[in-house]
Amino acid sequence: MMSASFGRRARLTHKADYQHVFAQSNRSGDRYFTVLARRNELGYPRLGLAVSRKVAKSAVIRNRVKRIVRESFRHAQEQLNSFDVVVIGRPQTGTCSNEALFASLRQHWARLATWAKS
RNA sequence: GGAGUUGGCUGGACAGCCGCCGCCCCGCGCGGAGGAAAGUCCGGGCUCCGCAGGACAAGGUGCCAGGUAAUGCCUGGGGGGCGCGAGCCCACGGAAAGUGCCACAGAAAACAUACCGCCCAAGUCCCCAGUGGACCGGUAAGGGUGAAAAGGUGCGGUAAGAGCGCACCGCGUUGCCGGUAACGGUAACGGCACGGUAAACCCCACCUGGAGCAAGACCAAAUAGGGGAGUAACAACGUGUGGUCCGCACGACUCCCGGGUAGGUCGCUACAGGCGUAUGGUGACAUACGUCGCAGAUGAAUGGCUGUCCCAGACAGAACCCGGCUUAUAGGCCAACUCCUUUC
Repeated sequence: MMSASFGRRARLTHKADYQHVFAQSNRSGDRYFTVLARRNELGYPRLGLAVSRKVAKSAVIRNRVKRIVRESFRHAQEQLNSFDVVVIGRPQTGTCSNEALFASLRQHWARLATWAKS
């Protein structure tokens, strides 16, 4: 598997996949994101996004947040093997800089990596 | 040079690394957000429903002509208002079809009225017999109130006044002339009758069937019993995606077919298309020829990081597609025109 690619199979594409994660998952939260993760049987991680209009009224800001999450996930996926992850945006997310969001996400990925070992 | 008006264009650039979506000739190939993609306020295309019929209701539009697939849009013209001007603004049909309303103030607010006033000419009475007083009256010029006081100004006229008479203006009617028309001009007559309000009801003219790409078509796990075609009937009743009624279709019988939710595929981007030239037209626009190929995602792509430069990057993200309108928008550029100033 390519270390930094992010194709369709690395995403959650069905409502059922999201329901599966919401039903039973480990949670990691801070003021920017809530991250849900559940172990899967595929041997690689998958990402889903939930950024509603509550996060930001502007579609431009919501798109920016989603791109940053994807970009961060793309670089971090080596350390997150075999998890389905759903990242949920929070109202504060839209108001802060890209650097702050990347920093927040790095901490979440690190926490998931420790769950993977246990 | 300054101030301004109108119309149009643009919406950081370059390099490297790492990615995402689509297409094909599968290569380190090509393409990949906007002028508003927005608000969803109008108008169409497209799709399904009773194939779009009649009546009522409801809603919309509202000077005239043209453009257009169509419009509530655009262009040209008319009328009114604003500006020295270039230009800008107007919900701009009807108030002698009817109804309603017109607060406060004011005497009176629509069959006008008479508070302060003005006048005693005619009639009656009184006395000190006058340029007198009172009654009965006349009047609406002046004052005052109001957004608005029943045409305005001037002259005549009168007891005082009054379209009572005249001139001009306004208004109305009729005729003539110009204009496709809105409308404009003009003449005669009327003697003012017609206060405002129709984004109050209303009247008149014109327009609108309903739902929407989660439309709709196809392939199809699960689950539940249904769907199509033909024939007969169309009285009642029931059912049906139109606001109501009429009309219309279905119900019974016969024959045939497995069904269609999750999911998938299509619809899905090539057209009222962009650009250029020519011709016609004041113009919106039309016609002809040439040329270009310009996102198509579906948990939803069009990005991240680093470096350099500058004027330090506004508003903002396609979701079936077009035409408009409205609203948001840092900065920069271009053209035409107007006014002021300076120089020659």
